[in-house]
Amino acid sequence: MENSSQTLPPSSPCPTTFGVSLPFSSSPLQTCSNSRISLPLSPISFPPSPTSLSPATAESIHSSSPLSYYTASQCLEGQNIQCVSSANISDQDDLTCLSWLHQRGNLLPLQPLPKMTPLPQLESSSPTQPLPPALSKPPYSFSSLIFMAIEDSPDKRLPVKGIYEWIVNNFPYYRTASGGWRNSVRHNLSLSKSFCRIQRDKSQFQSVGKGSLWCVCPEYRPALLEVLRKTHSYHSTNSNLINKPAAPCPLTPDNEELVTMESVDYQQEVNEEMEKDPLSDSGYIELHYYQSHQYQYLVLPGDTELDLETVEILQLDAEAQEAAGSLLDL
DNA sequence: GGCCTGCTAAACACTA
DNA sequence: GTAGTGTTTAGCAGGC
Repeated sequence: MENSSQTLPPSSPCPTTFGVSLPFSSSPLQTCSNSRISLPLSPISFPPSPTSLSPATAESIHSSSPLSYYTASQCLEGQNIQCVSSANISDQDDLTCLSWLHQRGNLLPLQPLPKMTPLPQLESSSPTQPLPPALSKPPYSFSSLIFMAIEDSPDKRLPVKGIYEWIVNNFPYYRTASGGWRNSVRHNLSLSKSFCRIQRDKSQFQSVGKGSLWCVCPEYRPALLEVLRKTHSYHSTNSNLINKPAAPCPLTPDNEELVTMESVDYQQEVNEEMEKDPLSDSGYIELHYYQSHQYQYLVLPGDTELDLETVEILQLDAEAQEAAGSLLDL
């Protein structure tokens, strides 16, 4: 039988060298009719790698389902950025530390992120919000899981063990699942043409550990992204949260800042960065990942009007959609 | 019903 | 020898 995995010579660099804009390169430009912004679709969102977070935050994230990582879009147009959170946050830096995305650098073109301060008065809000089934089986195929794991690694390559760990860390379901899924992971790696094997470089630290490193074959990356995007979109759409009663709106009617998150200083940083970053005014959006075991965070420009369709186009996650939808009632 | 895809289980060989 | 890794085969389920 054909061995679909591709083994690269040890000295070869991993072919998974992705351009910064790759995730969006094949995505159609979506125009937000009501919000004066044009945003290319971001196909996917990953939960942050716990390994890039502090132990406390990582543990907190571990306790939640990846589906509880809500994505918010931020339209950086020099407007007031509003942030609302109701989580009990002890380490706001960790909570809002999204540098894991920056560090990866090639999944999403990101800009500096604001430091945010939680809203203590909302700490006990939304008690009726259903929590994502943390221990339910993730909707993602093993190929997608492997893809996410590899993409979330700094070097875009992981040993099998690293893939295991990423999955376990990000999908609590697999913490308690029987070991058969590991076999499935290995089976998938071997069988799928999407992944290629790299011999460890004996001269480097990579030589530590068993087995090879695995990376995503560039030619199959768009397909993996598309599958992931469809899965993500499907489950977000089918979450039926849009039709749910609107959650308490995180924004005041007059769009005053409920939370000051060092907004002035940060805004200056953002603006400065936008001047530097050629992508900043090209319609790229930021995806923010927030620890949100129970509560969501929505970052929106103060006067942005988003209808549900637009929100859906922006692929805000379900909870963010819910919060954004509530803006329509203002 | 056939095909494809994905999941699961199992067996086996290889290797650290 | 053991455990982890990689490959292969087979069966099953679900969608199209």
